[in-house]
Amino acid sequence: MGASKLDIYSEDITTMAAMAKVFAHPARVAILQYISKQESCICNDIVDEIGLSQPTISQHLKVINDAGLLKGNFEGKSICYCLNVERFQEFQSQLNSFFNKTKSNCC
Amino acid sequence: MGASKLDIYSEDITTMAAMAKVFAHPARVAILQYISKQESCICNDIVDEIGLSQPTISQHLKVINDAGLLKGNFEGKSICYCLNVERFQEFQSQLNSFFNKTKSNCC
DNA sequence: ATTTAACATCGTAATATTGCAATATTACAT
DNA sequence: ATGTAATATTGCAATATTACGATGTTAAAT
Repeated sequence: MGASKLDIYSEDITTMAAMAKVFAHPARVAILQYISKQESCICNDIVDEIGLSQPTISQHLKVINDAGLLKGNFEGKSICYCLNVERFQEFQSQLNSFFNKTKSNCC
Repeated sequence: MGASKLDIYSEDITTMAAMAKVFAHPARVAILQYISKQESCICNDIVDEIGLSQPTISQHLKVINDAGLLKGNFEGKSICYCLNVERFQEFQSQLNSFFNKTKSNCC
């Protein structure tokens, strides 16, 4: 065996884990922080900022984007990424809800 | 290559990613939820509750414990785990601090 | 002292993730 | 139409994670 058994958990648990996974790599945390500091940005800027190759950054951006945390113009040469603050806020709320529920039920 | 480049990030970024990693697997989320519902608990209870083998649960518990999220008696036969609420709270605060800082710097 | 129950550790197989070079795609400029 | 700059995709190698069977360890019970 090896891979995660995904079918044995409730949906909110799976969602929680999926959300956490986005932040579970330092490159993605760094990318999010960097994006948030810019008016908008381009992948190549991030490549210069963080010490990873363009394909690697692109891959991490895909993970972040698939989680719904980016918005902007995704076509063509000069792409304009921006943090999807609403979605980001949603993440924060759900994480807090998990934390609050868990600790309040505790001994 | 393949593994994460860990030496190129600032400490707070690495810390953030490490914290998120604990919650980035549904088994660990489920374990934390289960532990929080009990007055105290024993590993084998968790094995019955979640559909994973005893060694696998034990491994996940180690990850959670290494993050400082457990407290209790860890010796011998009947181990009594409990959620370390203070540390858990600390996680929540740091996550919120990251979220608040990031979204407030955003366009 | 032996047995037993509860958990940890080891070894190993399967899968996932990370990273980059090479290549493809895209839109704009010429 | 061609060239170019910016990003995406592909393919692959290295490492990490996940999972479990087998075995070890520990403390309490007999």
